Amino acid sequence: MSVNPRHKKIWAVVMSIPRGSVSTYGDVARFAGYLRCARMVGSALRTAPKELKVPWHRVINSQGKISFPSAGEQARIQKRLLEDEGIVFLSGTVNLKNYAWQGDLDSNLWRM
DNA sequence: GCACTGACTCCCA
DNA sequence: ATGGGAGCCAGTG
Repeated sequence: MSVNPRHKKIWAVVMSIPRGSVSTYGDVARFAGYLRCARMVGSALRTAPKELKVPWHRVINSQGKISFPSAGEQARIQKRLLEDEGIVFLSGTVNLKNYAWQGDLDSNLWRM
């Protein structure tokens, strides 16, 4: 059974998101080299094998919110996991200004 | 193999 | 601020 190389790439990008940071579907797609393929990221995460331990919870939508029905269990779990990493939710929203992952470029610089 | 859906996003009225 | 439509492509029936 062959796994789409695109999905592999996406998993790799997501796995490189450091603990305590988050990224958006659109950004992950862009970092992976698939501009405008946000939906593919969701698809890739959905089919990601657990063995890889992909930190899917660090991926949220461009509005800084969780892309699951707020009443759902998934949303609750994701929020919990993020808060465990020190991410703060303000009225159900994450401040991307503070937590958005900046990509490969030296995160130590801007983090000063 | 076609048609529809979806863990999305951008753009414009 | 808000809603509709297009773009992307993999999974599912």
